[in-house]
Amino acid sequence: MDFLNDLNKSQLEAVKHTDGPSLVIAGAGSGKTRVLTYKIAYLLSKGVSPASILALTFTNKAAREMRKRIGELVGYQTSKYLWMGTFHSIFSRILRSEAQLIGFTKDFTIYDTSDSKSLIKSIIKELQLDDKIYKPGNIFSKISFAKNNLFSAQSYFDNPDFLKADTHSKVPRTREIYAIYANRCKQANAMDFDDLLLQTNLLFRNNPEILEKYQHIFNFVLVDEYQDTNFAQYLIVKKLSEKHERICVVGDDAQSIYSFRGANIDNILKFQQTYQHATLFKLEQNYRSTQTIVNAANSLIDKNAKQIKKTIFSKEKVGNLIQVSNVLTDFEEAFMVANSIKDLKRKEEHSYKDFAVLYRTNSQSRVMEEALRKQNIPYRIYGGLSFYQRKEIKDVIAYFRLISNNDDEEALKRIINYPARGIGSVTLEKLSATAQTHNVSIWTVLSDMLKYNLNVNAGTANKLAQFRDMIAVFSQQIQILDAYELANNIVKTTGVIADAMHDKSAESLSRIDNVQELLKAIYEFSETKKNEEGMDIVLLPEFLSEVSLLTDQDETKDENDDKVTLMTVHASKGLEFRTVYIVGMEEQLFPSPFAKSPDEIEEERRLFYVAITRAEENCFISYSKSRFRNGQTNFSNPSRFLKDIDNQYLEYIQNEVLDSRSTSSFNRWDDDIEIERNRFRQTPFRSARSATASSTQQFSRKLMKINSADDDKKTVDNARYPVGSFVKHAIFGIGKVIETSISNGNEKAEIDFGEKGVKSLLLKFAKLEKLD
DNA sequence: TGTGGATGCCTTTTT
DNA sequence: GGCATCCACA
Repeated sequence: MDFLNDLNKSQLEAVKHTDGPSLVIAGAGSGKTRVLTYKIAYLLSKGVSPASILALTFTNKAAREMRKRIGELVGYQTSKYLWMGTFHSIFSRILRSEAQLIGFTKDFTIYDTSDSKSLIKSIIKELQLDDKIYKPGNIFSKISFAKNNLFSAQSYFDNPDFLKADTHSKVPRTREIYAIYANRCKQANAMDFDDLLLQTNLLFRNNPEILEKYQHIFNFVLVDEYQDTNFAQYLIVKKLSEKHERICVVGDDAQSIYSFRGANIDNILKFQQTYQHATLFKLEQNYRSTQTIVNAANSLIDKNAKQIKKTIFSKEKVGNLIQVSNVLTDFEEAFMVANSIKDLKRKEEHSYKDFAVLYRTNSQSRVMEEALRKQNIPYRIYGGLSFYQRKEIKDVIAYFRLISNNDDEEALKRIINYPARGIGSVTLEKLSATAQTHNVSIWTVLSDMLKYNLNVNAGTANKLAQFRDMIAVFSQQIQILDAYELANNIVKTTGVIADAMHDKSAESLSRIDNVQELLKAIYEFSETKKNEEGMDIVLLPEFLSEVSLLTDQDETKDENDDKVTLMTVHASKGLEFRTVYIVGMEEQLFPSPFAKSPDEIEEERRLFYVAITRAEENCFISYSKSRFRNGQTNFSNPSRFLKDIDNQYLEYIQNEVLDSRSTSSFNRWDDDIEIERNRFRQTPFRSARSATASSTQQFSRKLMKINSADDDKKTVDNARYPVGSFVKHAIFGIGKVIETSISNGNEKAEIDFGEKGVKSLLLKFAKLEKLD
């Protein structure tokens, strides 16, 4: 067990404690994942069977990385038998194998958030309620909250407190919506994300012998990011480890930032009350950041009342002070960051991937993106639409879902008229109404339209029958045909991409690309399964069950991809960067105006703590006097949190040049060279070593308009307006195309309109005329 | 059944 | 400012 030498004293103690409950409080950068992986490796090397260890994480990525590291320590043949994964994936697996006990089949669909909301929306409509008052998103949150706290539809309905609260918020019929929603999910043989946890609890509660079976299988239970667990997760873990109490939870209360999703920080704060014999371990040495950064973060989090006291320290170098800059507009802020990145990259041998720009809200990325692009700095934005959220992908997957589970109502609604086959909303409403009156699924009505007296004309009935038969044929093949082969057939037969093939627009091309990409993913998935698990054939439902639990968060960062990272603070948790910029440190933004109660303010403070502790060497904070938001300029004050950081760790940078001039005379996106030149001179973030402005070299490159290095957005080869060609725009006049790209499936061009500036235009909107 | 103009609304989002 | 949604119309 040589590998234990890699650990420090407190890490080692935590790893070696294997009997009885333990709580490991792991400060930022203290080697939390290391303790978990080594603990599991330690158990395995002591002869514990991998199949008796349950390790729960919050992201697939975390699970994947941990399994990989354990594999490196003890061998892949052992690590592959670990029960390691997200709460949702592990318990969906268990629910599938016990499905008949709770009235589902093993091929149940998992509804994603948009499926859930769309179902709730139709229920609200059916009940003839006003969706301005009964907002689907709002009702969904209420249901989600209830499920996370283990209130089933029945117990919600019977609970006078909920009725009182809902009446107070003017939505007294929420309980009916919840009841109908639950019924419809069951009818559709579907579970939403929250159901996976709720149903697991119900399964264990109503079937003691099943609970016992899993208590027996899992001899050791480990949980990562315990501060982010909700009540449903807390109880599952508690029940499973009830007999032996060999439970180890790891987390950091100071990094609990997901209460809005039901996470309950009390789970970690009160762990020692729940498990009376729990041993507490604190990992207090931070290996990531400079002393200044660690001390600054400590002084900030110290202002929170709710926390487990700990003394995080660093033995790294003291490092630079945190620079706090004040600017006039969000635009200057973005430009300043871009300049600072260029500066540091040159002077401190940073790569682009050593930088991260963190913000409170996704909408702040736009202005940042613009500034980086103008400076030819490659970047990658995390968040936003993931691959699996794209329309064409959701459409194809809806076919897979419906074929795999004929009762999947949301899938059916999505594709019954896509591609268009003359089944309109009127017909769909009739179908839906008929299904509701007989309390059956829409598919059941389709299978016997006469019996259910479906009131449609012969032509429509014929179209419906055709659609039904097409799906039914595939459904028969699903247990026989290989996933990839079937998926290919489905895509071809249904004509999802056939119409896209006709026109050669960039949008349809990228749509076809994406569908091809999906097919490729299915192919790779089956090949991996065949190789690793020795399966002869991989069926489509297996792919489906995995894909519904995937998120964009799961794409791993490519180390060879040298780009600046742009993301929300939430998304940055667990990551680290040499230099971090925290932008928009203003009241009404950070803390979010939605945070009102003291508890919510504390969570925002923890969020700021997370942001600061991402930095290894340099941390830059900025706030702006004005910010362009929701179509208007808002003025704001510096965030109250700045005062929470001990002044000795901060360096306020005065920005006299900006203060002396009025921004009002400047066009926001004006590319005027004089303005650019001024901006270059005004880099308020001084480089860590010297305060000189950027080089003329960069400036001339800018003037030469070298294309953005952002190859994330693929250049369009057969663009309508090739790079270098001239076009005419109704407002901007004549311009030269300097770059074409595809962004979210839309063809985009950067066009230089001379004195009117460089504009980034979406070709489907901009009516351009090509000049030769 | 599909479209286009007017209207209304915006946080964060591990699954 | 930008997107989704809704209603009016072809």
